Amino acid sequence: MILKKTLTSEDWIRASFRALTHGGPGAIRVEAIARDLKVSKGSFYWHFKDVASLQSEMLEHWQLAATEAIIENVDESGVKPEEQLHLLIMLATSTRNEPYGGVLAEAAIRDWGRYYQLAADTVTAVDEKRLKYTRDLFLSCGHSKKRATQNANLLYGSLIGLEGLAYQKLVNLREDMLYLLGLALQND
Amino acid sequence: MILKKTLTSEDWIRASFRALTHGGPGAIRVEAIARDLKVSKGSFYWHFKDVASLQSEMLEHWQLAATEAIIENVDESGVKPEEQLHLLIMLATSTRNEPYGGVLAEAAIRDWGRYYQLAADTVTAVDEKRLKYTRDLFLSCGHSKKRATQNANLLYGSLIGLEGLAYQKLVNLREDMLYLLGLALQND
DNA sequence: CAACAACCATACGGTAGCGTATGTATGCTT
DNA sequence: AAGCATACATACGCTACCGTATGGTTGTTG
Repeated sequence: MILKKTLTSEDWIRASFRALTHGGPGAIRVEAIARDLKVSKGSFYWHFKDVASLQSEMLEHWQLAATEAIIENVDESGVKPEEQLHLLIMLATSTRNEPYGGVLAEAAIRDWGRYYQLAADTVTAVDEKRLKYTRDLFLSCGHSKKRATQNANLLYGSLIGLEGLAYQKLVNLREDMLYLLGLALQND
Repeated sequence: MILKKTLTSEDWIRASFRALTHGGPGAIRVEAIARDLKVSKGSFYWHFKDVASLQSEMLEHWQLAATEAIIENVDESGVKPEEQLHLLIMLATSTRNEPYGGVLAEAAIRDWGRYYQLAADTVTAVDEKRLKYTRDLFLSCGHSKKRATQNANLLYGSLIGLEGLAYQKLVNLREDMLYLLGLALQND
């Protein structure tokens, strides 16, 4: 299927994610994306009611992909929790080709949440799920509730912050994350 | 001076930072900010050549304020490096009233850097300076070059990431940062 | 093959912003 | 008091976007 005759709403959503990651939330504009897709905006208003509905569909799709992605792989690895944490970091620090733009889209959506409530709610839901999952892994390592929470917060918070610094070539993401895991797993 | 007759370019810059933190980079619009300042855009084009020059002046002002701010206080504390790191965290995690909007403006500018090269360069310059400063503190604690670098990266990266999570009320910023400092300062 | 639905193009009115041009008021200077 | 610079107001043309209305094209189905 080299030549697709008609577009799907999925095509529009993917193109919108490209726009988002390249130009920020302000780049989600119907006519600009239509030019990118080489169609007219008549197509857009066939598949969507308006821009707001496109945005909400984007967030819905991302929320699903963002929570399913890594957690499944780790769950079914069948190794002990310390190894699962290691695997989690290896997966999270790999430059993967995710459906909606990977780590770049994630950062863009996180930014988006600062000025758009629906994006903020979506990001918070995703963060809560990931934090809880990570915390449970530390609990499985025998850590106390308090320490498991702190370790999970640290691991996830560091990942977010270091991803940005790594994008600027200021740090080595995986190296620093693995170093942190070593610190967190020390039983002093 | 309750009633100021005329505005300065500084007034415009401060108002532009308010717009940036509230509505993102896309909210830096002459006519909107003019309404906020209760003047016409004739005033703007008197003080600035165009929007691009306003943006570059904003970044210039922020870069200065962002590097001077905390480092000075820590340098002149006259305590040992471990205490300086502790002080650094206490200052960085205090909800301070900084000139151009504090931690909110910082996040907004960091986002801005993803879609605007000049902002990206500014953020990188600031990050490099802060990372180097923190690394030197760990070196003063007797850490090796490699470990000092990793600790500094971790501390700063975590700060950035956790600030966002703390804004969503998902973590306790200061508690988690101090916990990390404890881990980093352990001599295993 | 006629009718209908899916999909898209085109054309329109309306809004919001940028930058410029020019007018105007208020001080300061001599 | 006249003149001049400062600091802003107003009005204009231009562009880009949103959403709608309407028409055209293609494929599918009875």
